Amino acid sequence: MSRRPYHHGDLREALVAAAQAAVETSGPEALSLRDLAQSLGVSTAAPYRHFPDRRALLDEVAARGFADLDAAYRAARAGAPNPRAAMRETARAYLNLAFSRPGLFRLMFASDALGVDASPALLAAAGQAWESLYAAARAAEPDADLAAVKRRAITGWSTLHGFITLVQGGRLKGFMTEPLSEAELLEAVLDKSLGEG
Amino acid sequence: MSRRPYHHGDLREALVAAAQAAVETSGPEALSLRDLAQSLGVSTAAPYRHFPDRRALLDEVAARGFADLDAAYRAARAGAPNPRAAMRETARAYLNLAFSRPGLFRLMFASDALGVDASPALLAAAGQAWESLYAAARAAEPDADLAAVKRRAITGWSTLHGFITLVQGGRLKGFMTEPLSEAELLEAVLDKSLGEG
DNA sequence: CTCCGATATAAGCGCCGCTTACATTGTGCG
DNA sequence: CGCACAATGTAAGCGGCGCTTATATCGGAG
Repeated sequence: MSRRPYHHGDLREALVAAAQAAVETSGPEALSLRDLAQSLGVSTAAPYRHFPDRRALLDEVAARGFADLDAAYRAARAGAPNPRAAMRETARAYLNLAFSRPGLFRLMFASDALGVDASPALLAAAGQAWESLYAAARAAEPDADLAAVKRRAITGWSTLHGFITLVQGGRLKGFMTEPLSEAELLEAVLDKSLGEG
Repeated sequence: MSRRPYHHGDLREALVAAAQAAVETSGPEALSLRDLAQSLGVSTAAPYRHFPDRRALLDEVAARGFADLDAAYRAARAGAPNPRAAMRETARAYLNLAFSRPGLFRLMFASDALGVDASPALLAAAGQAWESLYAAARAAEPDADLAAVKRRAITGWSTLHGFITLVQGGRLKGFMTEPLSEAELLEAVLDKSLGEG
């Protein structure tokens, strides 16, 4: 049951890689299976041998994005001197994904068709990333009530995520004026995400 | 230069109304100008006499959404006993729009093509809603530094917005378990949005 | 009443996701 | 070894989309 070269070589993997690149440069909205197929030199029907539909291919790309995010979380924790610093680095890892690969980030968190009915693999990958985040939060406050920690983790994540979303949607254009720069605000958001309450 | 019935009888207004309804029931992604035209009994080319493209019609719907939001903000402030309560009611108005008209909310804040290049009318409407929010925040803390107030307004908005986005994207499904209910979390998010820091 | 500009239409272009019917090819089994 | 078969690929086509062009209709200004 080898998965080696048939006609193309490993079209499935090539599709995912090309889709990943396209998502990161032009966003998930712009991805066209016909384009993709043509750019890989196969017929427009070929992708359907490997993915039931467009959404399934995007789900695979998103799942790999969550795996990357999870890896970044773990690296952040591993490289930090203490649990508190680990939380801050974890937040920075999230910001980094959002701003360095905005198309992928949008796919992962704002997929047009609301990912509620997403594939099990995608849900598992997203769940794994959350577990890493939650574990870091628990380590930072080992003596606190678990519900309180979870509450703080979710509200903190919300703050970070909301800021990113508003900035990337252009909804803060013109409001971050004069005394406030985007960089300064970002630090304030980080503080609030990890902050006191 | 009256704008009364020609062939159809104010197709422009009918288009906006139908688009509004479609956006609220099925989300902005699902809106099709051809569908819309057919459901209004006109040819598929007719809408293009009133809007240069699909995006322009959606922009108009979004702008009206921002006008609604602004009105809700003002009503919240007017009905509150003190500036502090006004802020909380303002936040509830935002939540209310998000959860009672999620399709419209998605159009306003997650429009597929990132609304950076949006029409002036849309930007003006969005700016007006922000100004109302900012004014309420200033009234709640009349003696504070303006930059600090703005910082708090933006981070608070971010918290609220992020939570909504994560919930509506299904990204918190399964994480709000056991000791935490969605309603309870919502209160925590509200607290943090308005909160101490 | 006539003419003009605003409004609507019919037809069509190129693109899309996806399906069906058929061709090719590598692999495992008698 | 050879053959059937499943996995992989193709060509062609369906219906739908946004949008454009050329043409028809209609209401109001002169």
